[in-house]
Amino acid sequence: MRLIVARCSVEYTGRLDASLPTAVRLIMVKQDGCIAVHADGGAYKPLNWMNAPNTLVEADDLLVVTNPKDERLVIRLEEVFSDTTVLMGEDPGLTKDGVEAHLQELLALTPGVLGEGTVLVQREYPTELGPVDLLCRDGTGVAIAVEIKRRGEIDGVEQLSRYLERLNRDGTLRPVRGILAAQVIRPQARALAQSRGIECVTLDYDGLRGMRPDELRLF
Amino acid sequence: MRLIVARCSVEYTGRLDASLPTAVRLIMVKQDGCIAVHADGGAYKPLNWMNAPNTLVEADDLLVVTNPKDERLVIRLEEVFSDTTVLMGEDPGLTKDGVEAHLQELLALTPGVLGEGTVLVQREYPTELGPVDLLCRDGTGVAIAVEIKRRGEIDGVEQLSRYLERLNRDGTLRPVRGILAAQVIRPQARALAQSRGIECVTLDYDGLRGMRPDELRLF
DNA sequence: GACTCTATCTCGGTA
DNA sequence: TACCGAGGTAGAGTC
Repeated sequence: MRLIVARCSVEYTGRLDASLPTAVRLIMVKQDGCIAVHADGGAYKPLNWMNAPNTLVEADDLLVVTNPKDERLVIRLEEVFSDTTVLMGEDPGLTKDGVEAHLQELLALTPGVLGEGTVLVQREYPTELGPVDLLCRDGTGVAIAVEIKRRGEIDGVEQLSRYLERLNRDGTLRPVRGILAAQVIRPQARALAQSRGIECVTLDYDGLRGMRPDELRLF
Repeated sequence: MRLIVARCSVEYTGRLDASLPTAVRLIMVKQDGCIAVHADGGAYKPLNWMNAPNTLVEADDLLVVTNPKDERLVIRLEEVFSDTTVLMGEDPGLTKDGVEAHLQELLALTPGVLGEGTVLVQREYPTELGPVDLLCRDGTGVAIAVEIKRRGEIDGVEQLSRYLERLNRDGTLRPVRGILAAQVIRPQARALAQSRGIECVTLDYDGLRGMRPDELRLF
C-alpha cells in the first residue's frame, strides 16, 4: 500500500462528474491498483476513489487513473508532504456473525417459534420475483411465506407482499399466510403489515441460538 | 489525521459481531475521532470502522473505541511499523454534476420527452408519503406522476405505486398515470411496472442537456 | 431525534 | 457478464 499525503485537486468523470478543489488529503494506492482520496473527517467514504481493475499512469505532478468502463480519475499533486509504501501481504478477511443468513439458518432449525406446530417446507422457495426466505406450513397445514430481516422495515413488507401475491396464484398453496420475522420491527412496517394481513414476529437471535437442537444436547 | 501501520487484530461488537484475525493493516484515525481499518485491497470499504461521535481510549497495545449506541471496536496492536500524524485542515468538499437532482431539473425543463404535449404542473408535488418528483399533465389533460431515478429498480416502482395510490384518492387529479423515468431500467423493475400499469421512459442525460431551451439558443 | 431517500453506493452471490 | 439483494449500508435532507 502506498500512502501519499499531498496538497492536491481531483477530478472524476464517469458515472457522473465530480471535482475536488485544492486541499491537503491522504491518497491511498492499494496493491490491486485501486485508489482512494480521504479527507480528515468521516471514517467511511473516500471523497473520490476508483476501484480495481484500472490503470494508473503517473506523469509529472499528475496521477491519472482510468478503467475499462471509461471512468477517469485525475489527481493533480501540488505539494507532496510524504509518499511512503508499505508491504502488507494478503488479508485473511473478516468473519461476521449475526447477519440475515444466520437468522434464516437458525429459524429454519426452529420454525416452531412462528407458531405451535409450524414445520419447514423449504428454504429459499423460488417465485418469479425471487426466492421466499422460508416456506412453511402451520399446525393446520396452511402454507406460510416467511420473510426474514434483521430489521423489519417497509421494504420487507413490500417484498413479502409481492411474493404472497405470486404464491396465492398457485392452487396447491393457496391460501398463503405471510409472516415478517425480524429482530426489530419498525412501527411503520408493522402498520403496513397489519393493513395487508401480514403477521409480525420478533426474533431473539441469542434465544434462537440457544434453541438449536444440536446445542441443546451439549448441556 | 493519524496513520498507523501495524500488525493487528480487530473485534467489532454492535449491530453484529465481526472479527479480523492478525495481519498488517492501515489504521486511520481522523480529526473527528472516527476510525477505519484498511487492508491492502478494495478501495472503498474499510474492513472495520467506527464513525463519530465516539470515544477512543488507548491503553498499552489496545485501541478501544466505543460510541453512545453501545457499539465497540477493539484493535489489538501486535507490532507497530509506523505511527504518524498529519495536519490537513478543513476540506472544501466535493461538487457533483449528474446526480438525480440534475435529471429532475432537466426533465422539468423538457417534459415533452415524456410524450407529445406533456406539460409540467409542479416539481416535488407533496403527498402524505413524501413528494412526487414531477407532477405533469399529458396532451389530453390527464395527470401524470413521474418518479425519476438514475437507475430504475424495483424500489422506484414501489415508491411510485405508493404515491399513485394516494394521488388517485384526490378527485381533482384522478385518474393519475404513472411514469418511471430513468437512465437505465432493470428488467425486473420494468416487469413490475408493467404489471401495475406504470409506464417506463428511458432518459438520455446528455440528450436532455442538449434540449435545454437556454442552451439551444447558444448555437 | 426519527424518518426518508440517494449513492460514482459497495459487495457478494448466481444464472 | 448482468442482474439481484444485503449492508454494521453511509450520508444528506426534512420534519
